[in-house]
Amino acid sequence: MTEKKLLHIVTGPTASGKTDHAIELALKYHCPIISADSRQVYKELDIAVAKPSKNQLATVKHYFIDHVSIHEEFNTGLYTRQARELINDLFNTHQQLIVCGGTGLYIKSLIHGLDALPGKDDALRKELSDLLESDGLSALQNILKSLNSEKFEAMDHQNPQRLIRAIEIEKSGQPADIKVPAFAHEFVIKYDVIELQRDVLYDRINRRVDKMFEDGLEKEAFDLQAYQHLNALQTVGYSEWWPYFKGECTIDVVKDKIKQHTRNYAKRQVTWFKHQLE
RNA sequence: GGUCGGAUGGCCGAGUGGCUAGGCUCAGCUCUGCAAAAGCUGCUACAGCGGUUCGAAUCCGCUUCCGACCU
Repeated sequence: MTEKKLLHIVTGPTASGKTDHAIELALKYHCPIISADSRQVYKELDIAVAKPSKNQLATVKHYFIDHVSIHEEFNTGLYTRQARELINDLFNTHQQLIVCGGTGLYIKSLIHGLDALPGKDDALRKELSDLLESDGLSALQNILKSLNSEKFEAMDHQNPQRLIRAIEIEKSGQPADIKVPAFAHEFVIKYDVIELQRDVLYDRINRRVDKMFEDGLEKEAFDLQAYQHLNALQTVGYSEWWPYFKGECTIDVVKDKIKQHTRNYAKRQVTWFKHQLE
């Protein structure tokens, strides 16, 4: 009898040791790793996003690492579609696959799919964020209220980003975006969520940031500052440098902020995994 | 020894008689195409003691600590 195919999902907060754990598993099962990390996909980002080392990447085949340029569009929808196609393909030749990463939404939508909603509309987003700038949140709230008051009431209408997306969906009137492909094989999902005590995790984060500084994070950030407006650079480990490069703060402040923001991020991840997975 | 300042929650910081300043940290949380993003909620403190007052972080006195200046 043939064994059931197995999809391992290795996740957990940043700096919890996902990468090493996934590689261990991959070597054991002789299978590749499918990354689920919204920042490690970018070729130009390296130290700050704690990519697997060159050595690790040479040892085990990784997908979705160095996958696109920071100048290209990438988001949950694209990830979901591409990752499902990839998994469908890889399961033809593998019994086991490993998904590894800390981007909760990527994992959730990979497993549960996304409704066939319209994709993003850059022109509309620009228009709406300009409106937000000039007229404030209530302007966006009023637009959505007039388009779909039920939806407005149901959602978190204090959140400009979600308000914009909701209006985008209502306004587009376009046929829904390409549907997410279905899984082609039957498989069992095994969640492997790494949990660490808060103080242990925070200590690991602090030490990892120190290591990033030793490894040349300043230069990496310096070389990327021209692209600070890009979504890919809205990332802990980069944005903290911009004031420093303008002479507005000391490097110690940069380091402390990166540590702090990484801790905040890890905390949000923990909340997500606790409530959104399974 | 003397004079004058200051002492506010984990940190910063406003407030000069009367309803919870605010910011940050921290904690809890939300989550279907920006997710390392965006947003929500919580944390009632005024150095100590005594006094004035219906009522004091705010006024008065003493004590302690810190700072500046004078001898």
